[in-house]
Amino acid sequence: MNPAKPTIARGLLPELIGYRLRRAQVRVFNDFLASLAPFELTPGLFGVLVLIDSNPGLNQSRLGNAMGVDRSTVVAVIDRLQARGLVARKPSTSDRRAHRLTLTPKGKSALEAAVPEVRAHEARIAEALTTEERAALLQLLEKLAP
Amino acid sequence: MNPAKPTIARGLLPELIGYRLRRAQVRVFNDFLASLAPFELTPGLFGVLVLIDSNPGLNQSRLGNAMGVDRSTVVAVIDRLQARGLVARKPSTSDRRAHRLTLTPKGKSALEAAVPEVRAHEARIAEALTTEERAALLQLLEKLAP
DNA sequence: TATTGTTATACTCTATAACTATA
DNA sequence: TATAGTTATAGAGTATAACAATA
Repeated sequence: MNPAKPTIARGLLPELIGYRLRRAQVRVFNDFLASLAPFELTPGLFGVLVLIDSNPGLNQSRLGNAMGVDRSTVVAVIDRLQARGLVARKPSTSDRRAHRLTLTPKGKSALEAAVPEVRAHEARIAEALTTEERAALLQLLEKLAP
Repeated sequence: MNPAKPTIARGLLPELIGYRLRRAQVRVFNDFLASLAPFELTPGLFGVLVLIDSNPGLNQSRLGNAMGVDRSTVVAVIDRLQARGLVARKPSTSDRRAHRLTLTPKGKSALEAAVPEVRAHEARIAEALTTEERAALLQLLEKLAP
């Protein structure tokens, strides 16, 4: 038997979508971090690599817009990825204020190596769900945030 | 017609549960923050008030455990709520190291006033879903993080 | 005038390590 | 020895305001 481990009452929290979303997200993010630790990639950094790979040459403002963060926030993120040799800032010929973001060959390799790990992580997360449930969850989440 | 607003490709991101969770959570949190702005309550602070209200006299370590954060993180949270007069640290008679956390009358009032706003926020979020979909979503999220 | 990138600055949330007072 | 609370500190992640260069 458990030695009187006291359970905590959570009031109305478990009925709230936001509370459930946060708990699920923390769980999923922690699994992601553990899975991708060898690549030193957080969900955010991985997302940036995917976005640059899928939109080569995009500028920092557009990237920030896609990520939902201010362009000043993008600066430090790209600084770090550039320092790690994963991303390059190239001059734009059409707009000399802007930088064209691209993955370096090293960045491309890192992304290609990380993707299978991300898929394995996704499979691990989805273990708690049937195929149908997983599809339903994605669809419901998309209704909340298209 | 739209003046050539360029859409961004998101690669494999939309297939990932974590990506969808994060987008939904940002959306829900922002709505919460806007709804509860008059009370100056974030989702986290609201959660703390609910947990203390539902478990009067619990100590900081147990609260941190319930929130999934370190006990050192709890200190500043309670400091602020105490400074605002919403939470009190009372001495425990059974363990002189520990503080018994309780809501002050003002904290109780604030919580009681905030709950209807939270329910309104929840209803607004759930507008995108049918009753059945909302129930299904909560159930699926609970499978990911019990 | 408006936009792109940048810097300086600040605030929140979080953790680790070390300390104290108790247990 | 172990636990409760605290402090000092550090690191993400985020934003706002102001600036230079360019559009």
